Amino acid sequence: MQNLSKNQQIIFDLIDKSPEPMKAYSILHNVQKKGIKAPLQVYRALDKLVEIGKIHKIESRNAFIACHNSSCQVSKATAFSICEICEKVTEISSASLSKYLTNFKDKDGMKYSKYNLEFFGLCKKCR
Amino acid sequence: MQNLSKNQQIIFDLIDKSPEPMKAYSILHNVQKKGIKAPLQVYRALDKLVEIGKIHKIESRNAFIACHNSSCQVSKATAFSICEICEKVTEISSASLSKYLTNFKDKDGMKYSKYNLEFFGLCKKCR
DNA sequence: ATTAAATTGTTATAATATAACACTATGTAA
DNA sequence: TTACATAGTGTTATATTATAACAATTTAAT
Ligand SMILES: [Zn+2]
Ligand SMILES: [Zn+2]
Ligand SMILES: [Zn+2]
Ligand SMILES: [Zn+2]
Repeated sequence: MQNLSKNQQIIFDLIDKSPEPMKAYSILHNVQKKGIKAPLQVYRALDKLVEIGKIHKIESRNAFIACHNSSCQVSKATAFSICEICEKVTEISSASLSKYLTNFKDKDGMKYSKYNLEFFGLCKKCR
Repeated sequence: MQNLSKNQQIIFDLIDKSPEPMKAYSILHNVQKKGIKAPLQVYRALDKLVEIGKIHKIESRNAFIACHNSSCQVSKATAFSICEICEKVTEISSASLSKYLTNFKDKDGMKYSKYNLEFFGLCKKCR
């Protein structure tokens, strides 16, 4: 696994330190002092970081979180829990869940190369 | 289940007839001849239709499809297969899958009120 | 040194979605 | 039937999310 480029490292560090998912333009505001001035610079770094599994996109929120599954071997098999009140997002790492979904075949016998699952509910604090 | 309003009905009929997911502004273009002129009119109808389970949003595509699970009792438990080449989207209705996910509990024993699952791969035609 | 691939910088623009306000229709209850 | 609440509509403006197009630079192998 090669090193990250300058922009990729700056943006990954920011997301990695964030306790919550970050949105692209929030990232932009936070890295402008480091010389990253344009949305495209952010989106390019995000695209790459997603591709190599260092971060994941929370599709329902248009936001990004760092992967904490030991630098995700499973960026093609992602599952998250999302609190609908405080918006806390946690990556789920359940062997049985990923096994079930990775092996899932639909009625036509189609097997999939990738999945993304988002669970919604209330977190401990919000219950 | 109450009837749909005028705009809701127009927009639902359009999505329901479409063989593929429709995007909001594509919907807008298609209903302008029927007097729906502004994005907000479309988004409001979409919001309501999603809420009552007549349509679903495909989050990874920002697009909408009609529910064909006999007017989805399961709008809070959705699963789709998405072809990464032709972008065909099919709603998966698998009793075992929905049972597994509805009963899924994470490490903290948290149970969820809702989920959305998107599988990616190649459809029959595209393999 | 040469070259290909990846990354960066920049300006402009496209695509997706919501805020705010005024008005109209519909259903329910005094 | 009047009063009231709720849902839906129409409209303008604006916010948010994301990509196109082009030129330059860096990186890592030959
Ligand atoms: Zn991960
Ligand atoms: Zn919470
Ligand atoms: Zn459905
Ligand atoms: Zn296909």
